[in-house]
Amino acid sequence: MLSDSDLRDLLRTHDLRATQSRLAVLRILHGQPSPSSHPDVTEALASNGWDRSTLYRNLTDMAAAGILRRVDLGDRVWRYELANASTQHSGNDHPHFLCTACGDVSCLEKVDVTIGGSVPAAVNLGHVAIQLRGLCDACTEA
Amino acid sequence: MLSDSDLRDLLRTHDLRATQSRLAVLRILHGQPSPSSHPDVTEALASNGWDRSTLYRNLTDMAAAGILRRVDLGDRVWRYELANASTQHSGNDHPHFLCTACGDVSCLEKVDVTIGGSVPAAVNLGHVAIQLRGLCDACTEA
DNA sequence: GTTCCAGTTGCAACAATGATGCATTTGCAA
DNA sequence: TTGCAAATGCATCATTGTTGCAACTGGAAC
Ligand SMILES: [Mn+2]
Ligand SMILES: [Mn+2]
Ligand SMILES: [Zn+2]
Ligand SMILES: [Zn+2]
Repeated sequence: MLSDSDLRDLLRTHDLRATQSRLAVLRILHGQPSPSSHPDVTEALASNGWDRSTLYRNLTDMAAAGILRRVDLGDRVWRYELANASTQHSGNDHPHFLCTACGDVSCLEKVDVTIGGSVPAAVNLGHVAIQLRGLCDACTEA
Repeated sequence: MLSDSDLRDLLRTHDLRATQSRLAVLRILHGQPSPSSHPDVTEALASNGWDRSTLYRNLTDMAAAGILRRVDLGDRVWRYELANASTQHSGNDHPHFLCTACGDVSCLEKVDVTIGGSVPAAVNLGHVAIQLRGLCDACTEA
């Protein structure tokens, strides 16, 4: 659990000013079980009056600084999650699963993917982002 | 190698009319080593004067009919490839690799991906689309 | 070969997400 | 407390995807 002062320190140690909107964005992302998109964050903070371009730059700037991880699940939407902090999911990089029916995202933190065959060298070094898409259990049953 | 008459038959057997623009789209896709996007196809056929919404519907309709396969590589762009015809790549479904630096797409037709751990049931049944993203060999060297 | 109509096209909009230039405001170090 | 680089608010644009509707056409039926 990260306190308000923790979040402030997180920003300062990454050379970013601890502005009100950045703190609000971090509070939203902290504790989310799966990554949130820019539209998600904009809607969540709609009542606060932040401009969507401010929130957009908050997300991209914090991702560029390494505070957030930007993930692309293959549905034309960037999503962001805390990269290292103690949050509801591990700070380590991990694959994600996107349900093609309901859009739900799950973090596959304990999944092991092995890739064999003729692939770019970077893949064999583990420098690869893996995305899985299909039907989630709920949508399979339905 | 598919002849013009082959392409015409391909459309007719799928209950689609063999229109000039559909034939032009199939000619473009046939022989491509990797899937093409709607903007790709629009640009390739720019001199022919086809409207982009016509080409858009050509692609989506032929994908819905099963002539094309629509793939999503995680960069907010739909791409299309021939689904079954004898083309430069196998008609079978296969994972794709997207270079995050140069945008190049490669078809991983001989790659074996094993997934273990706690995943949705559909994944263990092989009902899953797998996308790999990272640096291609050319961009790794550069 | 001609006719006819459902299927298809061209055009004009619109939606969603992402991105940026610039004047004004603010965080924070001095 | 002040000064200024960093950040914001607002306007505006880009890209990709999507749809309504009137006009046109492929091809089956004759
Ligand atoms: Mn995650
Ligand atoms: Mn392919
Ligand atoms: Zn689902
Ligand atoms: Zn590359």
